Amino acid sequence: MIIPREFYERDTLTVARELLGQILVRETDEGIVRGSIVETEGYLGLRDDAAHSYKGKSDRVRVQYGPAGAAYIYMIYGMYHCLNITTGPEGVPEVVLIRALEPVSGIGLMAKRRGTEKLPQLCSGPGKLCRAMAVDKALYGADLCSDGPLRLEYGKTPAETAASKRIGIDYAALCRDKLWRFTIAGNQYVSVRR
DNA sequence: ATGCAGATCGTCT
DNA sequence: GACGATCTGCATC
Repeated sequence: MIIPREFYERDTLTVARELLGQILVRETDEGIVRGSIVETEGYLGLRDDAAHSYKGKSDRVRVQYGPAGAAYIYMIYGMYHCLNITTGPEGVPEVVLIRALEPVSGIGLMAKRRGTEKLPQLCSGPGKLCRAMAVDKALYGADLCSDGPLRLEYGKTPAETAASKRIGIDYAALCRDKLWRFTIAGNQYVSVRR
């Protein structure tokens, strides 16, 4: 069952936490792959100096100003992509970064795309999971609430979740210590354990 | 287990 | 012109 847009129209940190356990589905000519979300981070736009939209509108972040439940995808370090989901009301540029998945199905295809058979390494990082799921800028702005090539379905509610500091944003003097990263407690597929 | 260099290019100053 | 919401391989402890 596809998660409706109203789910994403709420407070960004609530959405970030409640995305844990939900299922990301990617369908291409090669087949269908699924992963359960085990790690997310909230990026709170104008009130978050780590957010791409901290300084307002630009071409890169334009989809963040549209409706919730859309894919905000960007390229990082010239070779990886990162997948985010837009949240909140229209006009509020906030997102949730998907940082890690637990592979659920289509594992053979993920392994082929990633060039490794090692299950814990297939989707344990934002760049890795985009590669495993063939997510790139062609999906920029895609609606995750409809029955398309990239969508989100209800999964299983995790027993216990945890909040921690976000990864790789030490440059953000104001918000680097905020506990805006969420994980499924004890899960083996998160990107960084602490 | 920890650390560092290199890859590689879109975005912003 | 500089740098990044990353990942990998290789070196060292």
